[in-house]
Amino acid sequence: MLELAILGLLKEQELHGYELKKRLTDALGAFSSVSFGSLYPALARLEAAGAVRAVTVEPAEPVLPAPVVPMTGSIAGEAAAFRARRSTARPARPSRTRKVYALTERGSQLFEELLEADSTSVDDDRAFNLKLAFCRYLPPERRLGLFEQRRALLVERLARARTNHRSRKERMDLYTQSLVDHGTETTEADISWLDRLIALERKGGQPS
Amino acid sequence: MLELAILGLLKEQELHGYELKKRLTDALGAFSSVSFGSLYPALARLEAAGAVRAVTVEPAEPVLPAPVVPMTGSIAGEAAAFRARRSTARPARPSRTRKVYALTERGSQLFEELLEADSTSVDDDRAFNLKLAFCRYLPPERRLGLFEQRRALLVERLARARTNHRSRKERMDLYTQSLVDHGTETTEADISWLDRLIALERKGGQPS
DNA sequence: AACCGACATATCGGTTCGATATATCGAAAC
DNA sequence: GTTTCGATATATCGAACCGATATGTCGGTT
Repeated sequence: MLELAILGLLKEQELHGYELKKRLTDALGAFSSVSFGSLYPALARLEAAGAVRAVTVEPAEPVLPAPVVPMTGSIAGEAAAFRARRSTARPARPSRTRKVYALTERGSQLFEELLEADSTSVDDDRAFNLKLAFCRYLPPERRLGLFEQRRALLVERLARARTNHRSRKERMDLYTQSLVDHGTETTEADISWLDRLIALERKGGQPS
Repeated sequence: MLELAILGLLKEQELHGYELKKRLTDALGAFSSVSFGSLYPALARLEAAGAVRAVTVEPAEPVLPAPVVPMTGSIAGEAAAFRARRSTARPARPSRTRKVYALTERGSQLFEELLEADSTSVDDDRAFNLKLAFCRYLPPERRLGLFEQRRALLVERLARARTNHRSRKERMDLYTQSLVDHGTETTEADISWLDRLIALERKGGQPS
């Protein structure tokens, strides 16, 4: 499932590993953090599969000579100019060699396959969150299908939880009961959130 | 973290692998399902560490002769008696050889260590749910500490989400924004649920 | 008698994790 | 001025977990 996230981010722009990790953790950080131990092997896999390719391996010192910048004549001015050079001309200058990856045609194809594949039970919640973050690339009817599929799963989970609850309530201690009750409420809230998304999608509008 | 679940269940009664899996999936199934591919290696690890031990390996056919049961004289009566024997005398009769595990002293010790260890970032949510399911074994002040520690983590997560949200809102598409907003609401609901648990705990009462 | 589904244990390959190793660079501390 | 420190960056290791699969045993159905 990590591969979906990588491909989705690379679809927008070319990135190197470290930057990829940063975006993964602070854009989707609440749902899933990623470690280097997963990220670099995943990148290697994707490269081996031909889904991404390393576009550039930037050297530590740029081969191109630094552009001549006219002096301002003041120290503060020089500092400002330096900051400007750093933040615009070379937005994230390399502190050492970096491997910048780009999405290939094959990768774009794989991305769409992963986005529409129905995920398996456990990491289902994370997978859905991830898919939602990239569902803008889906055609509207597929997107709607994704939402409804998710809704059906939650409703079914809720139903099973209820029957389990009734048949096993007496055997659970009160802390566990509280946990299950809270989980039920959360699932109900998830469903009505999905309902709102679905309604907006049907209207052809964007979510609020 | 699976080991905590196993030890917690074995603390109540001796169980074999298959039964353990059933209880894990339908008591805590909403939060975490467990596969045999995790369960049996985990049991083997725990046994190697001396935390559990196989008490009995029940044979397919019991060595003890079946107790003589007085006849009822009717077929229906015989069937009822048979069901009764199955459901009370041998509640879950072995269909083949089973390895029944029991908690050792060392295991009980490990259980408490795991219950009080602060868990690491990612599977944090699951770990807390699991701990809550077994927190009845904790002394009241430790239990309260667990709740407050969890609350602090959620509050901090919320704060980070808010600053991230403000600084990066314009770069997120609307589906991702909706996802993040919903996540925030869920976290807020989690916090107030914890507040209720904490308040009840302070009163010395049980959760409702 | 053959078959199926529930019970039960176990292993395999693949994926992810946390920890760790290595190296470069700018900035601050001394 | 040099050493130290923290951020940047890539990579690997072992342990853990998952889903799939293999193997085998019962009891009940067809």
